[in-house]
Amino acid sequence: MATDPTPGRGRAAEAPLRDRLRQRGRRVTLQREAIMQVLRGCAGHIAADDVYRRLREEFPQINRSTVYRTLHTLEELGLVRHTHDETGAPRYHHAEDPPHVHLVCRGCGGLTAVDELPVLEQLVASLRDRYGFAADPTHFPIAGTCAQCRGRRG
Amino acid sequence: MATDPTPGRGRAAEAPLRDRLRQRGRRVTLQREAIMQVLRGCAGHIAADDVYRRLREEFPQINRSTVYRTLHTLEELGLVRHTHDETGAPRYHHAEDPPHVHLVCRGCGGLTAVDELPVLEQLVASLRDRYGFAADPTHFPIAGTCAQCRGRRG
DNA sequence: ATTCATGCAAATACTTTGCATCAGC
DNA sequence: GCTGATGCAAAGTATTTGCATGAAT
Repeated sequence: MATDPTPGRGRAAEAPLRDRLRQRGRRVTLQREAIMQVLRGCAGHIAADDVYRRLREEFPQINRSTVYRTLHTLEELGLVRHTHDETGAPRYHHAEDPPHVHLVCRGCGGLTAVDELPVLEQLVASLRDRYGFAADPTHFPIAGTCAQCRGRRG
Repeated sequence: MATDPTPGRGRAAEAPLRDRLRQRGRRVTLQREAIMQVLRGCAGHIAADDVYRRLREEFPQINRSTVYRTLHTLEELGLVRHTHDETGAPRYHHAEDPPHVHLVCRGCGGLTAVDELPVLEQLVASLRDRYGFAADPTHFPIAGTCAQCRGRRG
């Protein structure tokens, strides 16, 4: 497939994939590169199956199971991570995307990305102190009700 | 099915179900009562399918889709709630179970229930102030790494 | 009697797996 | 050439839906 440079994230970003794969004795394949490219090219989070569907457009012979397997592999190598959407379904993203938590409204389904929240640091610190637990609050969204939906009924 | 009184939560707990159903013009059925009984009888959280499997033992003719449908109905009526487990899969519980957050370790899968955490209140307050967002931090677990697993490899 | 709830069966969505072939090293 | 990765097909898991029958009101 064509190695189309992604605007916004340079071509240099491709080296870590190859390096990391080789480091661990895994092979560099077109499919793996293409999958990373999709994740690099999409700002937010994406479902495994959507990675497949997106890829299929310019790479019709790619197989769904390859995409699922590869996402696992890339996650294992620390190049990809996943969080969960409001239904709890997995959503993949590039490991280097800046961390942020999602506020998801149960009323309207609206999503707010929050990238700075001092109290969250305190929460993490508190969990470390009390339970020795190193929390990653970005892995799951925070459910609740947004201002608008609250206004409507309570 | 036999209305077996559940030790630990009295028979009085059954009235709200019937009342609430009637309030909303929904019908009181054995299945609905049995499903509530399962949720009342299980301390923690339970998967929809496990509610079905548990129920089937003493109520063999009950149907899986009835259980799924009924859980949705009961949730709509505010008698049941669901959270998510570490894989993001839904887990049901009685609405009156005392609220708590789960810390779930990615290393060992271990689960810690935390029912008092002042910083969490602050987080909720902060989200309300800044975003007008009424957070329910009990709906999703907090992912991370527990003390033991951190000890093992950083 | 009316109409909602149930049981049944089939369908859906998402994801995983076994196996033969293919390709990176 | 060796071994891991891929494509394919099939299976698996969790959940939902359409429809006729049955039960609650």
